Amino acid sequence: MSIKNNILDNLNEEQKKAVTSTQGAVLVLAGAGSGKTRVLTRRIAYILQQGLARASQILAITFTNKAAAQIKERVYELCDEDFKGYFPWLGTIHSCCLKMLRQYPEEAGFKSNFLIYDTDDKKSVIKSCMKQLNISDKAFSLGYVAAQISRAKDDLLGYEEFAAANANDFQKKTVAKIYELYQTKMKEYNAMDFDDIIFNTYYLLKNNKHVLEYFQNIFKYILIDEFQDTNIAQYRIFAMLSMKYRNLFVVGDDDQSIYSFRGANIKNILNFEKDFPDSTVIKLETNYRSCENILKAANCVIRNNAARKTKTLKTSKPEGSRINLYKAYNELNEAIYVANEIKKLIKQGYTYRDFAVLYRTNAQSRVFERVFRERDLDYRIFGGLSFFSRQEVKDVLAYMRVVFSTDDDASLFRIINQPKRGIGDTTIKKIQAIASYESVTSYDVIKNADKYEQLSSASAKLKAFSDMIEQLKECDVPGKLEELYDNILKLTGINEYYLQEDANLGRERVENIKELKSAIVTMKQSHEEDYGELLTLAAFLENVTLATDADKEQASDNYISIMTLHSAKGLEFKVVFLVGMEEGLFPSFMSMSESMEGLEEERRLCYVGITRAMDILYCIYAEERTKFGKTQPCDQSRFLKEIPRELVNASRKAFESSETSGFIFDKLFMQNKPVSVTKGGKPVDIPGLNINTEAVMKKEDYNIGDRVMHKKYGEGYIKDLYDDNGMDIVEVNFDMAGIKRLVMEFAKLVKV
DNA sequence: AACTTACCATTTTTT
DNA sequence: ATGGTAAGTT
Ligand SMILES: Nc1ncnc2c1ncn2[C@@H]1O[C@H](COP(=O)(O)OP(=O)(O)OP(=O)(O)O)[C@@H](O)[C@H]1O
Repeated sequence: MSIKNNILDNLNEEQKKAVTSTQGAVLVLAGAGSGKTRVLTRRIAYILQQGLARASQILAITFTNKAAAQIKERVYELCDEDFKGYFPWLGTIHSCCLKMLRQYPEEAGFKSNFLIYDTDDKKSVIKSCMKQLNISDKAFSLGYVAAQISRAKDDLLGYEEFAAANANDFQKKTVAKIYELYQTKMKEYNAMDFDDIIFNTYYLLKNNKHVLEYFQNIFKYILIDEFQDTNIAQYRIFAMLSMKYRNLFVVGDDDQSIYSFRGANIKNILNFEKDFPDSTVIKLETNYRSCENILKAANCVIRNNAARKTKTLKTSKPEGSRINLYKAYNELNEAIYVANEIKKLIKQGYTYRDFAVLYRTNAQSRVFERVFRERDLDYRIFGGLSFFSRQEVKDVLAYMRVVFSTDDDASLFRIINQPKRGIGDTTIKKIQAIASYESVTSYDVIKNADKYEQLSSASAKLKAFSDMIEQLKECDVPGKLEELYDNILKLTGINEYYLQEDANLGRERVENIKELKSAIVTMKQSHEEDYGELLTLAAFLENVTLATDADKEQASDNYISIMTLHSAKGLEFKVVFLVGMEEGLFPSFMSMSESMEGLEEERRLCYVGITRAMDILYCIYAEERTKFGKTQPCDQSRFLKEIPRELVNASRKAFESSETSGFIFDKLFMQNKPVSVTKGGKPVDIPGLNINTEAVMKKEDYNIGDRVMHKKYGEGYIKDLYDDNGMDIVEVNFDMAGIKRLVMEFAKLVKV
C-alpha cells in the first residue's frame, strides 16, 4: 500500500495529525483560513489511499453542493486511479438525507414519489392553513409562523411536542395549530419542505432499526465541514449514524456560526467534547490565507464578542497593505468607487476572479450590477431570487411536478388557471371542499368533475385540463425530459399566453422558459456522465429545488463575485470589498433591536467577511442610502470602529463625522472633479477623490443638441447644460416626456 | 370570471 | 420602488 506523498504535502504538524488520526471522534476547532477544509479533503484522500474505506462508504457533509464538487475534484487529484470512485454520500445535508429518504420512503411515511416544497410553496401552504383556521395574517405574519415551524423541526419538535412545550404561550399555541394543519396537508400532498427532509430522516433512522443499521454499516467514516452551522436534528443524525464505526470527524469555527436564523446551534460545536468524551480535539493556529493587517483587524473585531472560545490565530503571510476605508457619498458612489478600484487593480495585474463584493442584504446588489455592466466589468451575482423561482419558470416546473405527482396541490392550483382557462376562485374552493369532504385528492375531483353536480358548470373545463395532464403523463420517459417540456409548451400554449398578455415582458418570459430547456439538457448530460443513468423526472425536480445559485456552472469562470456575506462563507478572494458598512444595515436593524446574541452573530458575520480577503480589504460605507425609495442618512458601522486606526488607510475624511463635512467639498465630490485639498499649506492626498474622475459622465461629452436616451423618459435632445450651485445639470427635451431637468451624475444618459 | 384600483408591507441572512 | 392582495367593478 502506497501513500502518495502529496496527500501529506504542505501540511503543518497539527494538520497532519488531523488528516491521519482517522479513528474515533475528532473535532478540529480552528479559526478562519487555518486549513480546515484542506484537512478534511486530504483526510478523505488519505482514508481512500490507505484502503480504510471505499468512496461509497464515506459520508461527507458540506455546506453547498459546490463545495462538495470541489472536494471531490481535489480528492481525485490526490488519489491513485484504483482508489477513486463515485461519492454517493458527498453532498449537503439535504441532498444526503433526501437520498436516504428516497431509499426508504414507506418507512418514512411517504409515497415513493414525494416532492420537495421550496420556501414559496411552503409559505403558500401555510397561508391556506391560516385561512382555513381563520387566523388573520396581520396578527401572525407568514414569515413568523413559517420560522416558528422551521425552528421547531430543527429542534426535532413535532406539532404535539411543540404544543406541549408551549402550553402556556397563547401565541405559540396558535402557531402549533397551524403547524398541525400544515403537516397534515403536506402529508396529503405527499410533500416535504426543507426542514422536513432532516426531521423525517431523523425519525426514519430512529424508528426503523433495520434502516439505521443498514446505513450505520455503510458509513465507515463520517466527516462534517462547517460544523458550527449544524442544527440539533442534524447533529443527532450524525451521532446516530456514527454509532457503529465511531469515526466522526467534524471541523468548524464557533466564530463563524452565522446561520442561527436557520436553526444552527453553536452548542453542537461547544459541547462536542462533552458529548464524545473520548474525542480528540485538534486546534489549528496558523492562518494561511490573509495578510497580517487583515487578520489583525478580524481578530480585533471578533474579540468584542463575549460568548466564544478564545482561539489563537497566527499569521503566515506578510503584513500587507492597510485596510482601505472609504466613505462614499451614497450607494451609487459606493459602487462607482468599487468599480474604479477594480479597474485600477486590474491594470496592476489582478483579474476579475480575484475580486468579491460582499454585502449584508441581497437588495444591495442592484447598483453594483448596473455600474459594473455599464463599465463592462465581468461579474456574477450569486443568490437573490434564483432562475428557477421566476414566475414563468415555476409555472412550467409546476406542470412537470403535477405530471410527477398529482398529489401536489400547491403546483396543481398554481397551473390550473395558468394560462387562463376560465377556472376561477369559486370553482377552486368547491374542488377543495369536495376533496376534503370525500377524502380524495383535489386532482381526483378534477378528473371526475362530471360526477359532482356542484361542479357542473365548470366540469367541461376541468375535464379538458385533466385530459391534458393525463396526456402529458404519457410523455414522461426517463432520459427524455425535453420531450415532456416540449409537450407542456405545446399543449398549454403558455408562451403564446405570456406574449399576448404583455408583449415586452412576455418576450423576456419566453426567453426564460427557453433557458429552462437548456437547463434540462445540461442537467441530463451531466447526470448521465456522473451517475451513468438516465435523468428521471424525480431527479430533475429534486436538483432544481436543492440546487443553489452557487452550484450553477458558468460559461466563463473569470468574473467578479457579488454576493451576501452569508454566501461567502468558506470562500476566499485576493481582494474583498465589504460594502454598506452602516449601522442599521450591517449590523442589521433587526439584530440591533433584539438581544445581544443577534448582535454577536452580526459580528461573526463581519469576521467571516474580513477573513475572506487574502491580500487587500476594502471597507466602504455611505453617508446616505436610499431604502424603500426614501433617502436616509447613515452612520458608520460600529464594527468599523472596532478596527484599530493604525491598520486603516482612510480615504475621503472617512473618520470625520458628517456634521463637519464641508458643503463645497461634498458638492465637488459629487461631481467627481479632481480636487486638491490643502491642510496647513500641504496638499493632502485623498485617494478616494482622484480615482473617481472618470467614473461619472463628463460634462465635455455632451453638447447642446445631442440626441440622448434616458431609461425612463426615452429619447430626446439636450436643450441646455449648466452649473447650478456646483451641480452639473442637463436639461433634455424628451420626445414623450417633455422637458426635464436632470442632475448629470444621476441622469444616466446614453448617446444615440 | 376577469379586470381595475388602491393599499400594504417589504429587506436579514438560505438549504 | 415594487409587487402582491383585497375589495370593488365590468
Ligand atoms: N499548510 C498549509 N500551507 C500552505 N497553505 C495552506 C496550508 N493549509 C491551508 N492552506 C491554504 O490556506 C487557505 C485556507 O484554507 P481553508 O479554506 O482550508 O481554510 P478553512 O479553515 O477551511 O477556512 P474558513 O474557516 O475560513 O473556511 C487555502 O488557500 C489553503 O490552500
